[in-house]
Amino acid sequence: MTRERSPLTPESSVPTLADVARRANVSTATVSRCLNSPDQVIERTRNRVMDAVNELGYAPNFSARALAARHTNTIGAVIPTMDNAIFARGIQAFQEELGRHGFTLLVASSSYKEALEEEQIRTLAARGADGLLLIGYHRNPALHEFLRARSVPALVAWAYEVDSDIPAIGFSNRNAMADLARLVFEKGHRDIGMISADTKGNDRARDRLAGVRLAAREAAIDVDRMPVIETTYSIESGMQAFRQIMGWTPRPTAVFCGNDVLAIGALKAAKEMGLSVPEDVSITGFDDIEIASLAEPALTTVHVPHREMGRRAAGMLIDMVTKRTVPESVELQTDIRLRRSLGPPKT
Amino acid sequence: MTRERSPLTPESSVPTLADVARRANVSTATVSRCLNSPDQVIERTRNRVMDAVNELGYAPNFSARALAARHTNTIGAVIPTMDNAIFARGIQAFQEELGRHGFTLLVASSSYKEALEEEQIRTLAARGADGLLLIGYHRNPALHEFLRARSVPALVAWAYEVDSDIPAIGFSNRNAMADLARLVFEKGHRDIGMISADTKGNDRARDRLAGVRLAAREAAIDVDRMPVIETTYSIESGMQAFRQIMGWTPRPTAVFCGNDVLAIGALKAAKEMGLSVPEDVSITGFDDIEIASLAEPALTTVHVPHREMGRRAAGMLIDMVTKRTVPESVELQTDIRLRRSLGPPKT
DNA sequence: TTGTATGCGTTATCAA
DNA sequence: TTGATAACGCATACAA
Repeated sequence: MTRERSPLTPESSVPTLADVARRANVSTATVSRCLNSPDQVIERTRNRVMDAVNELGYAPNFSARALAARHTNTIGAVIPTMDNAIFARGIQAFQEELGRHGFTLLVASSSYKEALEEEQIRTLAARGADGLLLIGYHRNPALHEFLRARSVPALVAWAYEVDSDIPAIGFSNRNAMADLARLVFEKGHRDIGMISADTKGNDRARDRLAGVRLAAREAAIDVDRMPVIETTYSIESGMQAFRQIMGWTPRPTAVFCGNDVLAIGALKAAKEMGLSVPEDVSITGFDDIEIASLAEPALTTVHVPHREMGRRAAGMLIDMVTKRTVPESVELQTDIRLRRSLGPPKT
Repeated sequence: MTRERSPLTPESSVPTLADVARRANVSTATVSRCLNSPDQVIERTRNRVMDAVNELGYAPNFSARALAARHTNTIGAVIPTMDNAIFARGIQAFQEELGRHGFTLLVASSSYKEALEEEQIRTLAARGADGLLLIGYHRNPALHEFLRARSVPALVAWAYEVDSDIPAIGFSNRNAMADLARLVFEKGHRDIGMISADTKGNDRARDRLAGVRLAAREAAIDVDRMPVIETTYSIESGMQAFRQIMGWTPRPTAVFCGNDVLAIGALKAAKEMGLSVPEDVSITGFDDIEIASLAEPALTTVHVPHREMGRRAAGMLIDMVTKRTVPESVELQTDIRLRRSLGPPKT
């Protein structure tokens, strides 16, 4: 049930620049200057204005300001989901750094849907974002055209390709996964499987799979027979996929997971199936989220510096919007965290 | 290193309503209507306008629209941090529901800093948020005054107090924790300790502590001698606090943690100290994040329906801004998940 | 150092 | 059903 808004609360109208100006006996221009470039106005009048501002509880109207100034000091970010520690963590660092430089962050999440991402990008541009942080390269090229036409710079994060002409900060998902896979093959595994996120529309997932295949070819393993199950990122789906993949013939002795969440699911399923890890089967993840080192057994995975990526992305983007330059892409280093979940296969 | 923006990319100016109007041979008013209330314009002209829109790649300028329309279809949320699964999850659900109703979400995080939260609230209001989602009750009352003056409705989440006059959706942190504590005392524990988040400026933390004290008094346990360590929400600080609290005399046989993250830290520290849980010491958490059931031993904790809270909060807030009503607060039910980490004390 | 005047891109009121 | 036109609240070029 709801009750009517009390009529005792009149919509006392919100003070505007003009109100402040009137009260301080100056022009609106002067008030504006006090707020935006205080050093351009003499102290005496500035104090008078500031007093008026406080007495009235004035706060500038953002829309009006954006409309007039043609910039917003706002950076937009479109991420697949907030409900994943890696993005949450990276974006938190991203925002902290932006805040330090007087920028505000607008986040939108696309739920891993390409169409939604496109819409969010257009929305953020329309809202006057001065710059955009995007995850991965995969999207309609027309979008980058769109952004270029409106001259809103965009930075790609969580991915890195040497030969791309759009600036990025990230790492090579392919190489990182290949490194991990090489280690697995060195342990002696020949029968492997992979649980991946949907590879259509997710270039990071695709690259990680490619990394496994690359290393497999190097180890002269028949890649075509490798079972690959694509599913969504959740513990539950990781469990299902693992049960399914362990039914394959020959049964894998090592299972690569596209990220730690899936790997945790796999670990859990293994436990339920009475399989011990790594004795019966090795399991690896990707991301090194907190839970990876706490799992039982602890998870072998690829460590990604999410917070550093977020922080540095902010710096790059701020440069892009303030200096109107386009930075060199930066490749971050990942490294492998070898933990108990990976061991040699049973002989 | 950076290189200059290519001069080959002229700042092709962004199309406006007027451009569309000109191309479609109608007035700007008609174009505006086509976009906002299409049924008010006859099909023939509407098609003409829409064609022009597409050909030009027109996208409305949000700031201008907000300035003229005096609302934004935007809801703001200020949360303590994104880097905590419970908020990330709740906010994700919140956003999904908002999206379903054509609203956009603006998130800001305050890093658990009261001053920053205040600033963020003012910022979101200035940006024209039609409504605000806030976490917990604790804040400068002037802020609610400020919001009322600008008539932007606010909803409190993750907390619930019967006698408050500001609408909320959440649960009683105090009662939930008291329920858990009663269970612990029923098991026979008399020597207890608590690891809490900072209780100043965080009413949820304060209420959880109060819950433990309440149940302790009921069980005739001397509350004043109970060791309470306040720290930040992280696994690392949970570990430190646990080591410290286990040095207390008498040594606790059960340790309450203010949330699951701290509890995971405590679990980890216990393992390092060679203490087995729950034989040597019982540990409890709060929130029931995913990791709680996966920990070894699995964590006894209070389950909170974060996603449901987020989803319903969105519905309430949309009602508040569209119908201008203030809803009854809703109290969500929490329940205890009894898992291995809690057992009877050694006798 | 300050003020005047204009424009930013929409929406909405009122007439036609 | 459509068109003129006046707000909306602020920033800024230019003048004083």
